[in-house]
Amino acid sequence: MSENKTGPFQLQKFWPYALNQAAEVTSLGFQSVYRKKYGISRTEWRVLAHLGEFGQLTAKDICERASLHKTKVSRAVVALEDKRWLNRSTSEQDRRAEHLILSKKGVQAYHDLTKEADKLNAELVVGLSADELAIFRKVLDVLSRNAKDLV
Amino acid sequence: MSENKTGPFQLQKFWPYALNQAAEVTSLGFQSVYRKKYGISRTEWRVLAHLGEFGQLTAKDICERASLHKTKVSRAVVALEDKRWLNRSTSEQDRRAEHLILSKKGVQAYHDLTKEADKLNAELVVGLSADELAIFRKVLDVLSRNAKDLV
DNA sequence: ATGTATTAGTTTCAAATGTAACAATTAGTT
DNA sequence: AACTAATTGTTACATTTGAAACTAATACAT
Repeated sequence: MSENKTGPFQLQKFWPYALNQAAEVTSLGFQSVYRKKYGISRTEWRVLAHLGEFGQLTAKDICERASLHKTKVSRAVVALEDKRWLNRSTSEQDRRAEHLILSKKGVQAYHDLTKEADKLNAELVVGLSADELAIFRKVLDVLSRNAKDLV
Repeated sequence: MSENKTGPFQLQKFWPYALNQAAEVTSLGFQSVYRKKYGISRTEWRVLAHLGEFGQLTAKDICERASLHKTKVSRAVVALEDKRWLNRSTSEQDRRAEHLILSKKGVQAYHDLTKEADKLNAELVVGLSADELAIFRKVLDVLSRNAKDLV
């Protein structure tokens, strides 16, 4: 009896909160890297990372893949263009859309930052086994999937 | 040979990004609950949750426990006070500090929202075993700890 | 073909946020 | 005791953000 008692609510055991806290603290270190080295924002880093990884994309592609608001992407693209890190060209098939592609300078920054990211990533997982990380990844995906299904 | 190749950078395997994405999507559902039911912000919910769980706290306590900026907390406290959800009283020991404590209405909202939070939390973990969740929790803590040590 | 509805991306405006300056109080130094 | 430094919380200002309005182009309907 009394098996299904939930007990008092604990914020630390509320996954959205726990994930936000972990996301915040793990992001701080890398944030200071791209801010200090290149003076870019988190959104600009994410746009850079998507273009670096996937090549030519439209702003809409980036919005969908990164779950970023279109005004955020729009402004980040302007900022990266001002830095001469990317080039735009209106699509022939659909003249509303613009193809975005990194310039040589953009690719250089991408390579430099991803090198830092890999280093940080390695430091974060110190003390964790491959098995633990595999399960972690799986749980992360299931939580995300369940959350999406709820909406 | 070629054992330690990192391979090309993948944003999805960069933990800070993966955690941010998961945190964002898992927070959406609950966000719409406290917004629609009570018209409060995420920071107000967090302040409410801390006071509900730990009882009397100062603004500074909340800043530290929740890793929230002091201006955010200051404004959230004003908002919750306007709603008559909490009472302030200047500390006798240190007249700069204020003791914050939930009112009856505040406690009611806290109970209602934590009930919703428990429900959501249960829906998020559908399909996951207790073992998997235990490992997930451990990895989350190690990642956070490693991140803090890096700063 | 013409009119209506959608869509890609930008801009405007109001709200939210963080930095820095601030007032009030306490702690520490001499 | 008097002076300086540090701390709690608020406020002012500049930046960032997102919702909604907007432009230009495409898709769809009749």
